[in-house]
Amino acid sequence: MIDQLVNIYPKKRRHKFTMTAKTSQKRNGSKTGIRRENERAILEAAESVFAEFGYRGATTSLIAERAGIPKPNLHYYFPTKEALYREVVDNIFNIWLDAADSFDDCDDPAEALTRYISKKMDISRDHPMGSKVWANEILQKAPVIHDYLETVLKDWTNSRVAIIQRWIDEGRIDQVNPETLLYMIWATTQHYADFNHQIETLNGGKPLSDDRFEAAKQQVVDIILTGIGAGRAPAP
Amino acid sequence: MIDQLVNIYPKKRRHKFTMTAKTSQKRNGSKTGIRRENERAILEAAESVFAEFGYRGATTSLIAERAGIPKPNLHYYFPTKEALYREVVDNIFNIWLDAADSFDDCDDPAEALTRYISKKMDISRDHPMGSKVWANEILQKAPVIHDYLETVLKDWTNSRVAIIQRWIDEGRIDQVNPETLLYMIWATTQHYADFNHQIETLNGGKPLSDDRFEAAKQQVVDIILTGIGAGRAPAP
DNA sequence: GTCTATAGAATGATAGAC
DNA sequence: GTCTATCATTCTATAGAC
Repeated sequence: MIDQLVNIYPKKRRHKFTMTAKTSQKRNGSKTGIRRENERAILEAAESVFAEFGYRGATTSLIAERAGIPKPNLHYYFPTKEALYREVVDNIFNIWLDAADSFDDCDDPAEALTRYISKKMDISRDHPMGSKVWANEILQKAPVIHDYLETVLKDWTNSRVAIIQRWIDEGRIDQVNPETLLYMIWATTQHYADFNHQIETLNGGKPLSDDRFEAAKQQVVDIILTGIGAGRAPAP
Repeated sequence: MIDQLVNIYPKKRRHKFTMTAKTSQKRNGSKTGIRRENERAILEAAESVFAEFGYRGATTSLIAERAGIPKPNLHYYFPTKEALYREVVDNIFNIWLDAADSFDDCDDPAEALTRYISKKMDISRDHPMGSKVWANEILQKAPVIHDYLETVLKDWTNSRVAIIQRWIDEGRIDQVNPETLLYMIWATTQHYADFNHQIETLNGGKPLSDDRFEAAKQQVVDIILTGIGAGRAPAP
């Protein structure tokens, strides 16, 4: 997905080789079962550690420990901490971009927004670590994905702003600032991933049940749709 | 505010003395101008560094550099990185708790929520670093403030949930889950602090103007109040 | 109160035997 | 492919001269 990422953390010492998504992809065909399983375990552990501590706070020792392998083996599969981080970020991008498509499946504002909000809530449920890595990146002023924000995210946002503006012009929803609406959707849906520790604590130390989560999803949809005068989505 | 904070990061080496908010307070009367100014500069620098990198990712060197003092001087004023972090977190607690009061100034749901949302938006504008330190704490599963979430925040939340539930029972707002409404308010308002780098990037690399920010504040109030059937707040 | 110099621990990464 | 041993760097914190 991202062949070229910006150079970050120039103060660190440089390395001879940096694995990119492309070179990793190229080797997919010849991966042994051991390699595939170890890479999967490392990426999963890395996602959780980077989500919790950000790039700088994460340590390769902790990632290796959570992956259940000795630290040198981690460097065998991913030559540098930075290369590993880029792979993790890359994986998250793909998930988020896929979700974005649900915005375009339908031209009815109520139905399109219902699908998009629901999909974003599902991602917060299924991939909370990815959302947290993204949050950490933004808190750190996006050293890795900054140009990505300026290109892919900006283009995606502009095109959806245009869609929302058209709905307004056609009188199908109230006059709202499209960006403000998008930020509200992003903030509210991602809150269920990024702040899930706070939500769990307020919920008596336990995660929201499936029923409670589904109810929250429906409430978020209802409040936002009602709030912008789009009413409820028609039954499918 | 917080005299006793939980023990964190037990793996790190221990220190002979940990400054608490109380001991620091006790010395207020005899502070020289130099001490006061240096402590202020250090705390401001620390807030921005902890906001950006979290506790583990932050370095005392960077804090000292941003404060414009040599690193050993930082340790002269704050004996450990952890003590400094606790002071920063303590400062933020006070701001957030003050804001919470605006919820109780009025019994009319539209007016109370308008005041609370507006106040929270103002805090995101005026103290974005504090909000980011909080966000980092939650992402890291709140190693410092965990018991605070379970006591102060839980009590505050419960009492406001009761207020919202009463409004529902009296038919003054729609049937909504009170927690879901609160999370939506927190998420949306804090988004303007925690994700301001993303918002700025999408805004052409510049911060939102005062006018745009005020408009966003009004929109957030309008969408949420309309969304829960509270209508607009009566003119003051 | 200030700051040079540095101790002691942890970190990212590598060498090289198996 | 795996892992013990270890290096070079960076970190928190302190000693001690001024």
